[in-house]
Amino acid sequence: MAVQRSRRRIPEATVARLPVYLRILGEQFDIGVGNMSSEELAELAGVNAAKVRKDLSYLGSYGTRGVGYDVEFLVYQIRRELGLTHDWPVVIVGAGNLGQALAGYNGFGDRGFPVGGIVDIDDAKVGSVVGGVRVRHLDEIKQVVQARNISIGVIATPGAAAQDAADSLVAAGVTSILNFTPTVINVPHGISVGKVDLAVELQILAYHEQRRINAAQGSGVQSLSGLSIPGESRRGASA
Amino acid sequence: MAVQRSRRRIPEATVARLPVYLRILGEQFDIGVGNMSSEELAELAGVNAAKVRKDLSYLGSYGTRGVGYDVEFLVYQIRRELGLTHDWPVVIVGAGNLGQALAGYNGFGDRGFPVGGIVDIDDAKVGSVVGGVRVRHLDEIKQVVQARNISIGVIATPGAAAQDAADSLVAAGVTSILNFTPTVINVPHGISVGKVDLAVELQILAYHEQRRINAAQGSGVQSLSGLSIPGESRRGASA
DNA sequence: CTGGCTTTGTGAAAACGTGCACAAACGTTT
DNA sequence: AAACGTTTGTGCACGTTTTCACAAAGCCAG
Repeated sequence: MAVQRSRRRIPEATVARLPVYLRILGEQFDIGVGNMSSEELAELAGVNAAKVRKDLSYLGSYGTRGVGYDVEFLVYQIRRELGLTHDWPVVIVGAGNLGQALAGYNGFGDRGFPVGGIVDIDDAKVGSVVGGVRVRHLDEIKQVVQARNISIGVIATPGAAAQDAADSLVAAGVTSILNFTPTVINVPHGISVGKVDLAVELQILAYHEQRRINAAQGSGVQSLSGLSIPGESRRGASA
Repeated sequence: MAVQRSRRRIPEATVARLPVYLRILGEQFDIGVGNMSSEELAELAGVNAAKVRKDLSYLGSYGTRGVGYDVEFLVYQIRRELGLTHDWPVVIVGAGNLGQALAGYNGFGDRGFPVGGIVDIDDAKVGSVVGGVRVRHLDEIKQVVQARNISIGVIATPGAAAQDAADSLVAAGVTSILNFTPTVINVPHGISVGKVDLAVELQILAYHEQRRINAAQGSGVQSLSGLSIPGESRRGASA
């Protein structure tokens, strides 16, 4: 059978979980596990088994009833669907504290997102090497992006510079942006944006702490249960 | 009327957006804006105005019809609801690459989450100072947590150590955990967990890139539009 | 104090995501 | 080749979130 191309659209919530399954499957494969049931995968992913099955069903009918899923095959299918059959080099804008940390963080390159370039607007930083990559000036971003055919940009500037960074990235030809600043950026239609705001995550936890306190001293029933869930980061990507 | 205590439960999706509104309102206040409509706030937050109004309505009826919301008052109300009227010191587990970056990242302390302690299991790192805080041994985590009455822990270890870190945090008395590793952790009922996985965010963007490619070469209609939205990080927190 | 303009707060509808429950499908055993 | 135990794939009901749409409420002008 031919490779079915675009296939049906996968719900955003599912897309956010596929990387989790992928990671677990990869680990299991490495330790010699050849086959897994939705139940086992769900256990390791911390989700419901029915959800696992429904998520995987968007990829196709790749399981075997009474048996489970072939780990290696499933890894391949998820990688293919997520577009992880090849590397996606990224360009980081901002070589400050955060930018340096991201560049030096191996978790990026290890998972298929090597740092293809770092740019900064500060001449004092240009020329220095972080994470094995030489920092270049923001003005050269277009060359950096085009030289390595980069389509993903990461914004690690101070919040005030985020919009400028986004504009530069878009002008350079990047079509997906991961924004680490707390600032909301505007981009043209057709550009995907993901956002990670460390403070927001903490503020959400603070809310739960506060509720615990309120419930503890309040009269009532404390039916609030704080069972953890794998919060996925409320992604905002396209639509 | 007395301060209404626990108030009605606020939907998780709303809780994830309140910090965004809070930040915008704070910025506007700083530049002298005293009043804002839901429309203006929505514009800056990158969301729908009706959503802003519904979100804010969970706090109470603090707007004035025909006028809008008093910025300063709203800032106060959101802070109160989120439990941000006082600082929440955090303890970081793991003084490696990521842990050091987090400790040195001012965005934490600036927004009410000062680093109250850093611990690591590696004796070579214990004693060094990162972000102005001396690294202590993991074995001392309980003292660190209790000395500053810390209730939020951050896991910045390698993935393989994440579960141990979580267990240590819980044993030390922490009730909320922000997990930066890709590993899914298990915690007792009643503990809130948030998760930030940088690679997952990138993988989601890769999926959108891949779809763009598929759509471009595929026959069909490319109705897929990648309009960005301020993805708030799926936040992932408990319930 | 009336009329007109603006903007909130919220019911109700629509869209989306989750979880149950079970038929269909598969391997194995007898 | 039939009976049995297991596990997938999915229809359906339920809960949550988003969006629409509009009455109620406020301000201002005359």
